Amino acid sequence: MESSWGFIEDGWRKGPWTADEDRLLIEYVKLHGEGRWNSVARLTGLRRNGKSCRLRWVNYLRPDLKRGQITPHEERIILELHARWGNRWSTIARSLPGRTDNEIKNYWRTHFKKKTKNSCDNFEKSRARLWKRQQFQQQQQKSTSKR
DNA sequence: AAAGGGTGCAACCGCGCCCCA
DNA sequence: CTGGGGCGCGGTTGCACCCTT
Repeated sequence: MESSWGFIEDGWRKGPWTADEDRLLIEYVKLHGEGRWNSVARLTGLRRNGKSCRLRWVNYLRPDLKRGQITPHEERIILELHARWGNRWSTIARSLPGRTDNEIKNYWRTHFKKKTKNSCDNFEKSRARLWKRQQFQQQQQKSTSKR
């Protein structure tokens, strides 16, 4: 019945994670490794679905996360890579050890999104069109080379 | 001091891809 | 070959915490 933030819906908990939930998830990964997220609930009793578990681990609990302020150096990389690839956050994240796609996405949106509203907006749109064309051509190449 | 507005981040959702029975 | 589960990605939301008025 109750579907409000932080409580149970369809048997799954949602909303912010508690310290106890974090402990259960960390314990699970220690024992079974990353992945197989849908078995977390079955094996630990944690009332979270697989998606929620994966997200929590990848974006928050992973021990190799850097945390804290984005450095000027990292910021430069983000700007460069975003100029090249657009919103391909996971691709950008691979060049920034210890940072997640979610973190980078949040950072860029809060710090640079508004600056593209005006003069850069048109540039942004044309870059997007170019990207789509490239994607299309790559798809063509893939499908022709497979046959 | 209290209300209103803005901001940042954690977490959600839908979509689409891949893999396997 | 195909239907469904598992997962990754990108966009979006909602809440807590500012800062202003």
